[in-house]
Amino acid sequence: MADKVGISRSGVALWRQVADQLRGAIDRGEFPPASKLPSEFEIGRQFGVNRHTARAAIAHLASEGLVQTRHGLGTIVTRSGRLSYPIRLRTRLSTGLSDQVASIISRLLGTQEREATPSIAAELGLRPGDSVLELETVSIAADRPISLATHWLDAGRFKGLADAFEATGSMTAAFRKFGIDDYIRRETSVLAEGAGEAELTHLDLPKGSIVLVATGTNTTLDGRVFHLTRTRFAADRIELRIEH
Amino acid sequence: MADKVGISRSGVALWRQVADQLRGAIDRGEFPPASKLPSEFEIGRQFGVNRHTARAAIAHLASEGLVQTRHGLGTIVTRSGRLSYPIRLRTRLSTGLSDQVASIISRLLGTQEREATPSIAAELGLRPGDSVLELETVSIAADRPISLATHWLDAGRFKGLADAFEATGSMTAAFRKFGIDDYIRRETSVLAEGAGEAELTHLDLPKGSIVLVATGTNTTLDGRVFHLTRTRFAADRIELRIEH
DNA sequence: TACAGTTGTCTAGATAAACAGACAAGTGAC
DNA sequence: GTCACTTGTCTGTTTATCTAGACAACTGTA
Repeated sequence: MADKVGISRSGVALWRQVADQLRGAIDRGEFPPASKLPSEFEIGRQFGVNRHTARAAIAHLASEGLVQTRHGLGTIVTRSGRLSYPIRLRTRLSTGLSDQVASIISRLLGTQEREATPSIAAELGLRPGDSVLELETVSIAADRPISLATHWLDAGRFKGLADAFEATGSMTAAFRKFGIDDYIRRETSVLAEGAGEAELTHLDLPKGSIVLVATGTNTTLDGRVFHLTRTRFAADRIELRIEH
Repeated sequence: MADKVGISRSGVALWRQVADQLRGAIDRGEFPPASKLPSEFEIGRQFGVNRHTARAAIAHLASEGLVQTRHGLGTIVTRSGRLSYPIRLRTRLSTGLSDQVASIISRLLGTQEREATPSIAAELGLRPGDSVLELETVSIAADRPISLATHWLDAGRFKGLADAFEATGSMTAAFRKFGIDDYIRRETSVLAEGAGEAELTHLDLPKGSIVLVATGTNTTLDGRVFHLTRTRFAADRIELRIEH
């Protein structure tokens, strides 16, 4: 064959499907922290796979730090899943997660000025061909990278924003240096997809991982859009909580 | 080996990773409808895989109806991606999608009464052990299933809701028969995970697919929670748009 | 100590995925 | 028609995944 992809050929290894299901179950609280997972044999039976396949799934969860296996004893759930990231009218990274995790830091990966694409120009209220500032940042919570974000802003207005961000480690703080003391999230789009090269690298993900992609539009209080952001979250480390 | 899962072993086939990346690119507008994809050879080169692997990825997208290959000509993008489902203070399925698709219908898959789990009882303001009504529904837009939802409500108050839903095909309409003319979405959580057995079946997905899981809390106008819902969307058919 | 139940490790074979190369066949431009 | 470029189809080979069975090693309990 070597060709032709039918519906039977899923393209996702069995052990990974089992691991993903187990992670979901742990996440939903079906296996709370400190509880025991069923035995390898039993998990294999439940999912209709060989014990060795179930074993590979468990090994994967162990490598994520979600469970711990103990020879002769069984597998114990060590922590339960995802951080919960609030998306609201005032969406701020550090304040949103500060009660769930000890440390959150953001780093600047790179910055450049480029000509605005038509869609970005339209959203930012610029003329096509105007210059936009593009920042690439990564956020790390409790020593694990959780999100990779691209930011777009009017290059003329926000000259030096990258330095301000690097100095403060916060977009909100950097905006303040440009006279924006408050801003509002007008809209956020969320989708899920397979991780690309950049996400694999900067979020330290294994190939084939899922990312949640949140595209946000921020406005000043007068309703003018000044900031577009496209944030990719490691799907197995976070959930988004929308508050109205 | 047959054991041990390292970072090199991703558990997701290469052709699927390529297909997912291409789908994302099409979705972001990098390949608009009617445009041509690069050749199989070129795609293989770009992703560092064999032409046959690239070919399998394209065949997969073709089976999804996203592209069409023509012998001697190339591969053409036939439609671009996802529906956009708005999540807002008043989140309603049919009104949210009606401008994007001709027909939306919802069907009842099943219903049962069961004892409330502690967490569901707490959210609905019931006593642990009280009886909750559980509905399972599927929604189909333009002949493709897009979401599978589980609903939880107070069984005492909403006796007969299943019939009302079946008669109207709408939760909003069914609620009206119970004196709820208006209701508000208080909170929504969004995460992404691998599809489980039920999702594969009812959303007609190939194994290993990704689902977006939105868990919502609806209240009456006086702020009392009366309805919990857990909706699973096929991630490659929809994005969620949060409006504040 | 004996035991049931668990994880750890090995061997072996079957199936699927991926790579590599070759050539046929369709298409549009010249 | 010729040409460059494309997809379609074939033959292999190599590597990864999954299954199967066996037995060792560890743990808590009787």
